[in-house]
Amino acid sequence: MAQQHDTFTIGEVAARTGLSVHALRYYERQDLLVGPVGRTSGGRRAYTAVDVEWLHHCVKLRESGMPLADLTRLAALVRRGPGNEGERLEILEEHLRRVKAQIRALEDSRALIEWKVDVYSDQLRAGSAVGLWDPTRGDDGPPD
Amino acid sequence: MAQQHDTFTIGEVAARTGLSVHALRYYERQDLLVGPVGRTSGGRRAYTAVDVEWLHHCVKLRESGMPLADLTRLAALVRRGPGNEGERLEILEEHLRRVKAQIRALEDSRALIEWKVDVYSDQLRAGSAVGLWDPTRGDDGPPD
DNA sequence: CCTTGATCTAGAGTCCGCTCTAGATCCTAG
DNA sequence: CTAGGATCTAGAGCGGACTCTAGATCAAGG
Repeated sequence: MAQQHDTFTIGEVAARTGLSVHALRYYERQDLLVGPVGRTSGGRRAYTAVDVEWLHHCVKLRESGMPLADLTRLAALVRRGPGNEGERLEILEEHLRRVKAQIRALEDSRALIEWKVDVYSDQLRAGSAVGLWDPTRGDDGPPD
Repeated sequence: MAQQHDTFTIGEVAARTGLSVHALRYYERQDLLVGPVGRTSGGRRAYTAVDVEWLHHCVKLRESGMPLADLTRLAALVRRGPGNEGERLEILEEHLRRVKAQIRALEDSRALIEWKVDVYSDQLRAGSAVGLWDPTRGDDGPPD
């Protein structure tokens, strides 16, 4: 029942990473694995724990919006081995800047939406039928 | 020089909203304006200040990841006039939940990336050639 | 009047990130 | 041995959000 799990089938990796088997094969075609995936005698993919771990990183970075192309570049650097940490760092730092900017943008939006939601709620509570965003009346933005 | 600006050309609106003129026409086709855009005698679009303001809202909501389809729904509700604030509220609140979740996810990612960046920097500073994500050695994640 | 640039419409094309299909092969339980 | 499910490859298809093209029209300056 419990295997050694020195390797994993594509289905197991899918279950562990949340990626679909289709996506896993696609990622491989896009060269974003750090090395060629092993194969069983029968030709099936046999992922190692390292592969799975790398894929977990990929998932995390994708979740924060890193494009596959960047992941591919990063994988290429890792594949080439030590000595290019500076380049890897650049990719990560640039991505970090984007993530921070995205967080700021989202927080701005959150403020706007919360304000809108508040106004709608107040209007509903007051039984007022005069909505915001009434194109015939105009509308004030939040006091920022 | 300075016009009345009771209306705006599509180019002016593009400049003001950051959307391309193509995108503006596309948005119109997707029915996400709160009313039909006026036209000049010559057939050109003449946006009102209200249109522009609505488009600003759209941009904000898009920036926070609201799909065009939701914007279209919202526009339809606004177009129908007062009386459906509850439905508008639902759309906004659902979006707000997504935005909050997205902020949380991004902050998690930020922590991970910052940690990675730190480790790379340390390694570079130390002159160490042994990189993280060395597929031949395995790699520990951050202590979460 | 004429040129130049902005705008018009309809529809095709692009990019991203998958997702799905078809037809073949492999593996495991009964 | 057989049936069923998981996997394989190559390649087509898709949804979202634009972006671009072609060919025509409109508008303002010289």
